[in-house]
Amino acid sequence: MLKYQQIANQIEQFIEENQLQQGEKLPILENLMNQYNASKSTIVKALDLLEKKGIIFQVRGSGTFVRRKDRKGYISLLSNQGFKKDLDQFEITTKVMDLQVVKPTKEVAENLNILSDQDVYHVKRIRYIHGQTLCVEESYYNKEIVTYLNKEIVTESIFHYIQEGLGLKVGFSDMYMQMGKLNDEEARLLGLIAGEPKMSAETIFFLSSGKPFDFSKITYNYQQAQFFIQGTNM
Amino acid sequence: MLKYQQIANQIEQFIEENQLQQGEKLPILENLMNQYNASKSTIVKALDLLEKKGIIFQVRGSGTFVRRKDRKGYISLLSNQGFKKDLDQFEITTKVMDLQVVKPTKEVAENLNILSDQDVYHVKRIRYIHGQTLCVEESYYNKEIVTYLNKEIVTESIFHYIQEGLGLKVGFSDMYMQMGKLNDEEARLLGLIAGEPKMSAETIFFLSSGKPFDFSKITYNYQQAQFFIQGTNM
DNA sequence: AATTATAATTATACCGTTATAATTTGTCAA
DNA sequence: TTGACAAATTATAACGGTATAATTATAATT
Repeated sequence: MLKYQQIANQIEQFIEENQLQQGEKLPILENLMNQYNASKSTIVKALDLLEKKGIIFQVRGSGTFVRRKDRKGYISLLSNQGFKKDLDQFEITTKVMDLQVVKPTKEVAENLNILSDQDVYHVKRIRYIHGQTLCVEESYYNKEIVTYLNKEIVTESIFHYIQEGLGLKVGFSDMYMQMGKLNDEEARLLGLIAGEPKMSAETIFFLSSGKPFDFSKITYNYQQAQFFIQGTNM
Repeated sequence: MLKYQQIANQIEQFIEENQLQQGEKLPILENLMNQYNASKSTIVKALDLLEKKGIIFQVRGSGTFVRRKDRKGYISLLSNQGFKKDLDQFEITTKVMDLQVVKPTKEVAENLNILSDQDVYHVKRIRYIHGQTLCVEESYYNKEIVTYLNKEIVTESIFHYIQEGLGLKVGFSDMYMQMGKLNDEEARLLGLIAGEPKMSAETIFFLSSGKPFDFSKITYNYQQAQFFIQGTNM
């Protein structure tokens, strides 16, 4: 791992271990340079990373302070690791409804930027939290990129497999959210009643090369899903 | 304005003017250095800023490419400028329901990190898009920081006033979203029916010094509100 | 034509320096 | 005690350099 990432992790760990609270001050740059035996710019990079993650904030002329004050149980929408990470303290289970290779619809082909005769994996899953339905997820993977999937992989973390198993690098994602009312099918799968609220999200995931490889539609159980978004001024 | 910000703006403008599409390549670093007469690190900083904004992405060994492929009409949740910016092509109007100085409830005091005997401005507004209700917003401002508000300011952009009028610097925000069903009061204000879906968000806005100055609760009209979230790998 | 090895391109990591701007602290006067 | 001013502290801006790693292009080999 890179030096500045390591340092960022160590600083994050330091905050955890010492239970530093919102607003508490971290050592100044010069001290961090000595502490971690790195140049100024490397420390600055580590701190910038932590700031991007929403863990600290920096004030010119004053210092670097702890930001994080998470409410637990919220799904963070900033990084795109799936919610395994946010909800890791909870019991998340998965039921696979469908897994097969198909030809994409026009919508899927457009979002994955492929031709309609190219193969895609279609994966439909229901996710549970503490046995309650959390969401229904319908995903399409470009088979040229995600060359192989099986039920076992799909029951566990697909993203973990994509990164570790296939050695692909996930780069960024575009997510579009909207609200509406559940239809019969959705209500049945979520164990809710048609006409009740739904939150649905379409997300396109890109490799770090910029190629889209996953187009997903998720319908959330409005009783379970809570989101957390950290904003910054730019 | 800072040099790297200026360059970032110029590059963004360049993308707009030349209608560069998703995936198109920008000039390489060295060329940008010459073009904008800046050092490598300054260009890198400008590009990092644009990457943070979701306008470009960079691929090591390959180049810098255009990312943005916005669907129009979505409210971006990444930066915290309010939605004036995202929906500026639309006609947004505001109706002020209440504006007064009050003592905070326990919840408000906690979120603004103040004592319960300190004053806060209470602002309640309904926002319309094309004459349709977009959301009901109930905000509390720490009066020690936001020392003065009047109906005119509150009808226009409060954030613009805070930054330009009061010279305060907005730093970051924490937003917590969840879904539910509208109660009678909310339904009445939004022109909807009780029991219909709602999306509600609590947001705490901080100055760049880290002090919270605004605690807002927004209830969105599920028919109008659509959100856009750009994720990155960290 | 396909594969493999090599070279060129290109962004990123990491180092270090000087200057600058925001904030905080200290000092002195009223 | 308050206010104004000066000094110290601290992060940030901007410069520039070398080394490295990922990608792409080219050449060599089969």
